Amino acid sequence: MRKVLKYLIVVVGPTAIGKTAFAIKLAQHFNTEILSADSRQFYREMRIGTAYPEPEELTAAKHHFIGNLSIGDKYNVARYEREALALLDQLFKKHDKVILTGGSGLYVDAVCKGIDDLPDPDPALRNKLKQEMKRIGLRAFGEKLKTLDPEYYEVVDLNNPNRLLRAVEVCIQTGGTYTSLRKNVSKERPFATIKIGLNTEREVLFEKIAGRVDRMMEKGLLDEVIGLRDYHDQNALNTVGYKELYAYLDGEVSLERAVENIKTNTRRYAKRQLTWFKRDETIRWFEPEDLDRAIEWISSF
RNA sequence: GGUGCCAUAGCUCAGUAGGUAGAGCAACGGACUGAAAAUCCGUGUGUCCUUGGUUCGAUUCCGAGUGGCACCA
Repeated sequence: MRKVLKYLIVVVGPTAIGKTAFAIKLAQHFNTEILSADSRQFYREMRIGTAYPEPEELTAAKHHFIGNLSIGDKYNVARYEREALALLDQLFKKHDKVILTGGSGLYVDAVCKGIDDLPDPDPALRNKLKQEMKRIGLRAFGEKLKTLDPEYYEVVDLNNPNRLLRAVEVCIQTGGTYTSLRKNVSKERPFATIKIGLNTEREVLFEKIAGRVDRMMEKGLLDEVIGLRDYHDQNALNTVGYKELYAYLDGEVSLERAVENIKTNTRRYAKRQLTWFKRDETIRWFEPEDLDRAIEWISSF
């Protein structure tokens, strides 16, 4: 008896390119559901600034991992990987194809390839290490890593505080080395992936970004940020569109300047996304208007 | 209309006592394993407005033109 193949259709691309609308049309065409892989649309309080799908869009196709968290919730990629795989297991009972879309490359990869088995951070330890790094400085903290995991010390970006901190943290938590846990091998999945990248000319993308930021302001992004003022120091709010308006609310820049900064930082974010996705050679790229061609390609599997 | 000042990177500007030039921002390229819309690394991309002259050599000095700004009419 022939096993029915299950496909995860992955739609990625830079912010503002039109992934949401594209994915919804695909979902309607294949009569299936959508998993979001957007690390900020998880938070239900952040709607305008994350370009959260509109109510009509959410009813046009069933979405998962949209607004499933509240701002104070602790979350991480590993949890997302587990939850997404569990959900896919369920969805593939009803559907041969399911759609995964979002701009968070790390989260997409976690679902498609998996990530290594590392311990979740211990908040108390992380806090302690943060303070230690602040006290002794980045360089000395790097030396600390050298004694714990000399192999990783050789390859890590010593200027990157997040990387150093995480590596030291894992070494202390496990009593071993970070290197020994970094297998970096793709895990087996019970489904095949079809990856679609959406992109267009840089100039057009930048126009889309500027237009979308203006629309966010018209829709009341400033009020949304004011409403979230008490959560300023939450990680979820360390996000383009929010941090720049906090700077305005703190009197550091004019509103006009803050909006310009949102546009600039969104462009940079889009560039980082493209850098991430470009190295994945299994992605086939389309213009956001090429829905029909994409469907044709998907159907050829 | 007259006088003065200015014209150099996408933008704002510095500079070269004559030997084809450099800052900030923007941009571009890259890394990425429980913070990832985060965090970090790298890279000047140039008819020095045009055109004559002086000079071995002009972005630089001189003349003219064009454009912009200011003041005076």
